[in-house]
Amino acid sequence: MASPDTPLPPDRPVVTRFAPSPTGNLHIGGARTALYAWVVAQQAKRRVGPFKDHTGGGRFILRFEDTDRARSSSASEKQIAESMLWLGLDWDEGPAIPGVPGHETATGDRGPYRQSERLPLYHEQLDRLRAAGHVYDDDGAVRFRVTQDVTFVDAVYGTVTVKADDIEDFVIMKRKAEGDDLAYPTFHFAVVVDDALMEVTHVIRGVEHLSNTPKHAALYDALGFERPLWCHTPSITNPDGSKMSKRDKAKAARKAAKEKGWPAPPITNVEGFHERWQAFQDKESDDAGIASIVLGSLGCDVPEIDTSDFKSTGYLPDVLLNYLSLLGWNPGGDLERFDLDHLIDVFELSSVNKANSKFDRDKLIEFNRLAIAEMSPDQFNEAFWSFCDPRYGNDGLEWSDSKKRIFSSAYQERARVFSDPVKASGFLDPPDYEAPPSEKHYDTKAVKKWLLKNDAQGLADLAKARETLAGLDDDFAPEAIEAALGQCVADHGMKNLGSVAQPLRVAVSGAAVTPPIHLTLHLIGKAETLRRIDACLRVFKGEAEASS
RNA sequence: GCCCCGUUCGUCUAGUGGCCUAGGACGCCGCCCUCUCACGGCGGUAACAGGGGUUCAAAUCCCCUACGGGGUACCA
Repeated sequence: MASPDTPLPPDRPVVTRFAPSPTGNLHIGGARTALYAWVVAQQAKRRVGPFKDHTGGGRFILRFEDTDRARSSSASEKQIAESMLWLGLDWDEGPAIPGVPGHETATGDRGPYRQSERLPLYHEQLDRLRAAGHVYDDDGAVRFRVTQDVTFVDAVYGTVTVKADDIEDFVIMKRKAEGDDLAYPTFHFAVVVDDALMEVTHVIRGVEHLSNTPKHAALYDALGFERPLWCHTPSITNPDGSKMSKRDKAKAARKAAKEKGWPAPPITNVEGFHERWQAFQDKESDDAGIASIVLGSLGCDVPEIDTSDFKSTGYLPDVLLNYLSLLGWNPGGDLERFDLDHLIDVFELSSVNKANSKFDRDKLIEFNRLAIAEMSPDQFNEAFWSFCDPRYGNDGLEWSDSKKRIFSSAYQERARVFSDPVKASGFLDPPDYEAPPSEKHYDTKAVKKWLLKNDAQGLADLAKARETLAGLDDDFAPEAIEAALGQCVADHGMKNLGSVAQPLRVAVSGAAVTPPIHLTLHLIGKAETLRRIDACLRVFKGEAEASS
């Protein structure tokens, strides 16, 4: 599989790692990097892929780069871990993460797996560099002296050479802060020491690190460690080429709120909401949490940026991974939709593209739609309702299993993501009986076309359909509704099923779009259906007379 | 500014000197099907950033320009 010019990793058991800094959720770009690193480890385990004859092993490490003490948090560590597990990217070695099942205690003996817990190791290596004359003190910090041009090989970008003059003497140890026993390393020093000591063979990370890699290579050499195979992956951007960042949520929320004239804030029990909302309005913060609440209350979509955003929109993790794997890479043939097993069989780092790619949500959505369509009715029913469960709180939704089943069968082929049916089925919610129905509850165009046109033919047909439905059993079985309506159409010499289905849709949902009419009516229930038809007849009766 | 990296349909990409009148996927457009929406079926639109070389032959190799991304932090 490997092309002849595929650079080889060090000749020892394959070890890859994902090393995020715990300063937020798992960004979708990070998820792809994690995927590639995970896949390479799986390839070694199964002895498939480009390095299969080279080395065995196959360990995937999760490590937290928390040398930025101010911005790192354990809450973020937990979110990242949970997102990775949701995607199915489990790790062989990693730190103890309280509250994350299966990882409450540390696993692996290359730890600790948090940089903040590895300080003595960095100092040990620093002493070696100092003894060899590679570093010097500068204003309390320690700098590494760059003396030679650096050439290194990248699995994706090939051979890169940088002149010594173009690399400054960079800081490897920060000035010791008040209250710390030991000074902290900078990222450059920490990654090198960690990767070397953890015997990492493939350093897979985003291109933003490519320009820093000469520094790392120089450090490896000075420390006398064998260099790993570097694999830098291109960035994933918004369709306009901008970075996908949490700020996109704030932007979307401000835009939506502005268009609606900054409506009163939604009622929530979120802690400190009012202060945060105020700061958000004043553009003093880009609080992603507030942005999501605002967008939700305005009925707008939250731009998905973090892995958890894709989860809450209702994407399937395997589809997300499949799509992500295709951003900057593809297996060569015409096959685009495949599972993780196939990815592991055919993935090749050296055929990853060098150019950034734009995130095409339409294609992801289509892949997800297809995957949903291919599920068995049972699978979809199960998956859809477990997606919904958390949203109904402890009480759950008071629907019978059979009603849930009919709902999911009505929406499976209409769902692109799990949140689609939730949004599309709002009309099922009980109406506000305190406020009498009026014209504003109905879509004007639909009313005109399906009820009032041709001397209110629709209203007349609706009245006939009502009679038919009133004669059915209380359980309002879909099959019975379908048969009765078909009979009604035949008996009255109507054009086709649409003659009653469309007026019924408008009457029970206010608009002209719902799942097949027999399923729709069943879900609403007999009593409620008749009640809505009567209300509709009442509201538009006057207009019908006026126009005739 | 300096350094590194990149540039094929709107988007993701195939392509490693002749198989390219450039293939696939998503989107978009049209027609058919149809109780609405969606699905499905059929058809269509659309790209090698620009300019110089090298070669019998270039999307593929070299140079320049333009544009884009990244680095240049005691952030990662």
